[in-house]
Amino acid sequence: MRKGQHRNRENIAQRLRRHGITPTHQRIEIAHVLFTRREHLSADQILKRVNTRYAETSKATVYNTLKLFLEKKLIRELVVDPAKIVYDPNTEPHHHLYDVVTGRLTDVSADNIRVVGLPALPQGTVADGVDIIIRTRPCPAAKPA
Amino acid sequence: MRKGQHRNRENIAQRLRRHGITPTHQRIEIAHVLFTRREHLSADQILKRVNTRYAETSKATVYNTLKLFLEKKLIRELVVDPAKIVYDPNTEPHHHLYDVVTGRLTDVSADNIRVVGLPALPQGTVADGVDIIIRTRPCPAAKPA
DNA sequence: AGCCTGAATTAGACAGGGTCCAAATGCTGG
DNA sequence: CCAGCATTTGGACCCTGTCTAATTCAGGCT
Repeated sequence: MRKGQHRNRENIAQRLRRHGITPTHQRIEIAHVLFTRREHLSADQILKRVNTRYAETSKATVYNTLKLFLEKKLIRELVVDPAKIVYDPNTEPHHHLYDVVTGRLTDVSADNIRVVGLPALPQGTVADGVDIIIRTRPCPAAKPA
Repeated sequence: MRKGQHRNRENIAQRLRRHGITPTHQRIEIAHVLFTRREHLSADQILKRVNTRYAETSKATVYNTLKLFLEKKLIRELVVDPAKIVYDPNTEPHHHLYDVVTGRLTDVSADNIRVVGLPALPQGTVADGVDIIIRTRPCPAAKPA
């Protein structure tokens, strides 16, 4: 492990503390996986990556930790793939392109996007966020009637 | 089973035929569950409801049939709840309110809604649909810091 | 009506994601 | 060193959804 790695982990620890999370070995590893390559990952993928070097973190911990990060708003949860939840380390307002065939998920900045014409919300409820998912497929080469 | 019921089933059979689906007992029952009370139901709920009177339809058939209905565009699939897929008998263009706490799902007509500022899609892909999900929660009475 | 053939249905085994729990471990202040 | 709390862990468990091989059905044909 190089010098830069150490600094990196230290930064991550700071970040966790700032969000009110006690930084533990495992949590730092998981955060590291999430935040260095800022991809959309499933719990399962995270588990695998965390344990590539040594088997050091259990399934239960990964799930616990992801739920914790979620509560503390360090990450977002995306429910797009019917088979599994993916976690998004990008908490900036943004939306997603979802390729129905390949399953590929791409960010779309929300900067220039506005949704007009939304009706009023029902009494006693508040918006918690608006997710826009644009489902795409690889060209209509031979679309059935 | 009353007269009206028979007529109802006959209508459903017609509808299936119109979509190129051979109407069988089971399919008609499933369609009946979906289209009479036009709710958002999970495969599991559908299975239960179809079998309330007699146990007449197997799990496999429910899944097969839902997939078939989906292909033939009789229903839509919603991936919103982390735990399961729900099926939407409403195929008109519309979006959804999703109560994060209760799990309640409500339709929002797409009539007056427009999304402005979407970027161009990547080369070789076509939009397959845009899903907008507005996540709501029951008032911020006591929102944690 | 009776037959035939592909389509539809079925039970149950299976797979994978996710949860739960009780025990073990680790950490902190006294 | 101990008590007390938070965290981690393995493994059992649940639930949604898929698969398969065997059975039943639909409905066109004679």
